[in-house]
Amino acid sequence: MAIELQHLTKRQENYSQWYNELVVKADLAEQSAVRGCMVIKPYGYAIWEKMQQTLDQMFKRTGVKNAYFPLLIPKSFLCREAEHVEGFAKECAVVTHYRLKNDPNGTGVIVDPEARLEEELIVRPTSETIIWGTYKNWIHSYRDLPIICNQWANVMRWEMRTRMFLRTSEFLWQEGHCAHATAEESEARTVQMINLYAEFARKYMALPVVIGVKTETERFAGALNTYTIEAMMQDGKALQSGTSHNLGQNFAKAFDVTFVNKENKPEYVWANSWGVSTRLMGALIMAHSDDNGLVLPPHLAPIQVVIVPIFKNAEQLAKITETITPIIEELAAKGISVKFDDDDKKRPGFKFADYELKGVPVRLAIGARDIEAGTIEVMRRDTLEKSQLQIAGLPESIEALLEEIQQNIYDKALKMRDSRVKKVDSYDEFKKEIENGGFFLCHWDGTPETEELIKAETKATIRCIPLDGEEEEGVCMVTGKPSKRRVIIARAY
RNA sequence: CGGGGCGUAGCGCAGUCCGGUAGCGCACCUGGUUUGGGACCAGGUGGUCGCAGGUUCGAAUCCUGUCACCCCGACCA
Repeated sequence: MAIELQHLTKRQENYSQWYNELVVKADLAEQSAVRGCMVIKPYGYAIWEKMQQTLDQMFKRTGVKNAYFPLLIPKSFLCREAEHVEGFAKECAVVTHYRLKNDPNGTGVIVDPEARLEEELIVRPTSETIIWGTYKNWIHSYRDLPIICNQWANVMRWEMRTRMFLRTSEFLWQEGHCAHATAEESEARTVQMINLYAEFARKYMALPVVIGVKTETERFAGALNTYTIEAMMQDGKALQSGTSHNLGQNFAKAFDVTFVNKENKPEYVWANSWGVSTRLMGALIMAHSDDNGLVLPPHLAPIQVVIVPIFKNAEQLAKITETITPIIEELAAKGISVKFDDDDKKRPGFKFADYELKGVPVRLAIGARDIEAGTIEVMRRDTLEKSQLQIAGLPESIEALLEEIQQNIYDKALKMRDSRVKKVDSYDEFKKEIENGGFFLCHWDGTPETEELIKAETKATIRCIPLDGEEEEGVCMVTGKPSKRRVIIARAY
């Protein structure tokens, strides 16, 4: 299906509109008929699949096993953990009936009032409750521990305002849920997973992230501690891209999950949970794209190399195909995904623009001219630079180029972010600077009251207390009370 | 839930003030010429104007109600 090609709105004018248009025009997703939901189209889903595969491999190397738990959660389960229910109650979709019937007064169907469920079911906003309800039956002795399970699933949160990929009513994610015998082991796993996410973001998404701890108010409902990775988008706003929660014994107590330890004493299990979602796709789009469209890091691009033949007739195409086929095979043998677009119904110029919009990292163009000269035109999406390369030795050059592009996209994002991270000590200065976006390293007195005040006055939130932050004596920029280290404050999505 | 905006062809919009045959651009289809950066010419298909009432000889247009969606708030691990 041909996509409509109009110029993207310049992001300087309206960043969110630019983002939305980009998502739609690059053929990633569209708004669905269901409120706040989106349809992920094949090209968008291919990116998600690559993320999934990569994460899954990383998980398995750390001993994670995949499982699946039900979509529907009995209401009574959700209520067990007090903080947890308070955090999610306002955004739950609820199943109340199990049958429809013909409308006696009309032509459609109505909910059969006779078919009301005795206990309502909640469409999972997250699965801690159903999983701990299940783990209770799996765990009896210290020999049953640890349990390190992950599930790939969809969840639903009835958000008041939605935005494609960043906050949709229904979204896809993975959620890992672990049960451990000791607090130390559980904490170690919590940290291990946030580090794994950071590595994924940096290595595959080419996205520099800050690892940190959430403040008490931003913490996951029911957790002792929440670790986060925070990324900066091109407009200077922060995006929480992944979280890992140390749940302590809260859920074990709520669901009465105990085990008998080596000393033959009953003990509550220690828990943690961690997840990333399709929001990562939003991060990928917002972090790297330009006004020509998407810029995909080669490690996640569904098509890494596209080859556009330039021909006037079938004969010329045949000749090009003959020249290029061995190259395609060599590239494929190196595990590089190549698309040879010999569609004769679209002109080369259209294809160029289209693949740029879709963010394909490398484009090769080859025509009669090149074949004569034994060369090929190579364009890299990150810089839009073109060069002529010899066809001989091309696969090796392309392989190296893809790695170079991957690195360059990361470096560019890192440079952009670092240029917008500032240490600020005066609240007045902060109020002025926050209007321009960026991350601000500030001293904070550690109280929810001050945090709330900053949020109310500036719409900025404490994103995290960075783990690599140094101890530094200072005073809170708002209250002047003592502070031992700086936190990151920013406006966020 | 508050404040603002919008709803007309697949997409983007004009027409609404001042009622009188449903329009434009892109996309799509046919034919031809093209093809190294989003092709051109000619012809063509496609819309109960968000929905329901009302006023009127006549409603996309005026009135009442209602429902979506978008933006800004509130909300959001």
